[in-house]
Amino acid sequence: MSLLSFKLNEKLYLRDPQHTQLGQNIIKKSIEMIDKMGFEQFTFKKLAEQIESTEASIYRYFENKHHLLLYLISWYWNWMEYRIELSTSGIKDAAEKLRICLRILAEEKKIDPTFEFVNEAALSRIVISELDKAYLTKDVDDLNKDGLYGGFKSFCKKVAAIAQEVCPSYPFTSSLISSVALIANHQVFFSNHLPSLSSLPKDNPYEKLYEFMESIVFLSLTPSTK
Amino acid sequence: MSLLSFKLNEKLYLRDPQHTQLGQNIIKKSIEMIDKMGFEQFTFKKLAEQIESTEASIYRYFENKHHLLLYLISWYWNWMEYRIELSTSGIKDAAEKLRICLRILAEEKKIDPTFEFVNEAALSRIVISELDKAYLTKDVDDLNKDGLYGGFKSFCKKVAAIAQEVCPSYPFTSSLISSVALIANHQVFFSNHLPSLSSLPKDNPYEKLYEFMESIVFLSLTPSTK
DNA sequence: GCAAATATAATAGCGATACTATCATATTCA
DNA sequence: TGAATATGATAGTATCGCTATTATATTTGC
Repeated sequence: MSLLSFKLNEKLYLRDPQHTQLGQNIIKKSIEMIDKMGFEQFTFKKLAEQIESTEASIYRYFENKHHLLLYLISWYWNWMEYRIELSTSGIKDAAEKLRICLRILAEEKKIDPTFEFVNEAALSRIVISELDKAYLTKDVDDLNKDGLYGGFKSFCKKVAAIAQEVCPSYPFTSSLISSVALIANHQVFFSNHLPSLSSLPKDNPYEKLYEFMESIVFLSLTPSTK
Repeated sequence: MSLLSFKLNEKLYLRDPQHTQLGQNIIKKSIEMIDKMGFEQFTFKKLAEQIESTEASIYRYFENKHHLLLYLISWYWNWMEYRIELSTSGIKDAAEKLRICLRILAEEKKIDPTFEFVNEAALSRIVISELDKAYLTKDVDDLNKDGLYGGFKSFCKKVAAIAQEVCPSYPFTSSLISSVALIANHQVFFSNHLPSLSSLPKDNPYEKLYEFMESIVFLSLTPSTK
């Protein structure tokens, strides 16, 4: 069992996967598989084969594969929020806090040994390519009512609060932060696959990505020579 | 037949749907249906019923439903680019041109009578909720090699060229423009369905959306007090 | 105007997907 | 040890994505 685990919205799962061997296998292997083959190609049947279990058993943990994806994404944003809390806890200055948030958003994700059975590097690639699919669905409103987007919303809220502190008069804080959080993902994807849509270097976009995000955010929050 | 039609990449379709009655029905009805039920629920079988044709006949126009979606999205960005050309052709000042582009990106889309059998209002809702699904796929690289993302790329390139003119020294023009183009869509969706992620009013987000986008872009392109 | 080419319709079928249901066998733990 | 619970094994259903075949319209070239 891990030392630390996140308390995720209970509607995300039927049985809590963090607490059993089978559940942990499901999480671990599904991250691997979705990363490799993409969410469309991924099925519970294939997953069952890989972990030497059965489709029916997996369905006892997750209502369907879309809920599993929401679970993983929610886990990811909880993890991101946790990291922001760790890194900003000692800091006083709001602008410095905000810079740390942007750093964390922009940087390449590495495996965090605090959490066994989660490969954060692979998970972050999943979030890059599947986040929008999870959100932009016809049943947003139902899913949202059940709080299934809580992870991302909570993350954005926390960062937005810091941004608000930096510039209380800026009128678009929520939009700015949610936009920048998505941009971080899109631009990594573009730099890699559709380079004409990006100004970031393909081999290592992360440093420039930070500069790009930092400039957007701080120019917006710094009422210059008005 | 329409007076005007766009020359879309030939790999998007098997038979050009703009040139036949059945083809036009496919376009017209698929826009309606995808708008109503979402891309996931939409199938060629259901479409065939609606237009009183057969699944097999539709497969003679489009390889599969993903290609049909790419076709619609490509059409949309061609239309957007065409509108930008119309609206900026007489203008000299680059900054003013760029503002017009942002206006067009941010505004609510209305039906354009120039193009029969395309409901641009519905199509723009499709682009809002399905654009990322079309791009963020495991076979991006193949699709991109065939030029299937040409519409969006060409649109961004055109706007980026104007932005570059406004500020030749800005290092992230491509990233800025592609980001803003996506933001326009996301923020409309968020203001409607996930309002805590947005600062825009739910009932009519468009005016504020423009202000938001304008401020991001022009603050970035205007090296203030450096 | 007629034959040849082509487009569409009608129907069937295949393998895979997303799930549900049932029953048997482990495992846990009171 | 016995009762509850978790998992495995297996089967089944409706739909999806797509292909194939054959028949019937419709267009086009001569």
